[in-house]
Amino acid sequence: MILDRSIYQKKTVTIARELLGTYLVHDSPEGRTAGRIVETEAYLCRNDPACHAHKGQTKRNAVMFGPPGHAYIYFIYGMYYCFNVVTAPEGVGEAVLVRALEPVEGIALMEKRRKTTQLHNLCSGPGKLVLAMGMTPQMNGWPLFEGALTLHTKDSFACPIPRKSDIVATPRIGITAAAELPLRFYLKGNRFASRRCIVTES
DNA sequence: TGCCTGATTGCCT
DNA sequence: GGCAATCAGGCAA
Repeated sequence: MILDRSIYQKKTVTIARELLGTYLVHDSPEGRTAGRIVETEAYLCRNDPACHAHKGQTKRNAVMFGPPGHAYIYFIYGMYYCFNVVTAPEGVGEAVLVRALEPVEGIALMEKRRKTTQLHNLCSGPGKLVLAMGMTPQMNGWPLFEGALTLHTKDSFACPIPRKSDIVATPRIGITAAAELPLRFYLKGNRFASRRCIVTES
């Protein structure tokens, strides 16, 4: 079942936590791939200089200022893309970065796209999961409540539904500004989270 | 295991 | 012109 649009009315940090355990599904011409979200980061409009929208709207971040529940996909480091869920009301500019997925469907297709057969390495990072899921910059701005790229409820596949006590909050990864804010969330002990996440865990 | 670096390009100041 | 919400591989220990 596709996540109801009403979830995107909640606060960005709440959405970052509630997306853990939900499923990202992409129905592509090559086939369906799906993954359970196990790691997210919140990026806020106010008091958060690490957020792309912090300095106001530009051509690059325009989608962040659009209606919530849409995909914000941006290009980084000359060769990778990152996938975000736009949050906050139109005109505000906040988002949740999806950092890692646990593969649940279309694993053979993910392996082909990622050129590796190591299950725990397919989607364990924001750049990796974009490749594994076959997402492209053309999907920037696509809705996530209808169409080929959708978010599904926590009971859509066989994985367990996380409890609140399973969620760990830590500082975000790879940023220099506001590096101390505990706005990264992941499922405790999950081996499909990104590498630096697992290091922190042990 | 873990640190360090090169790759590579568009956007913003 | 500098830098960025990254990743893979090389090297040392």
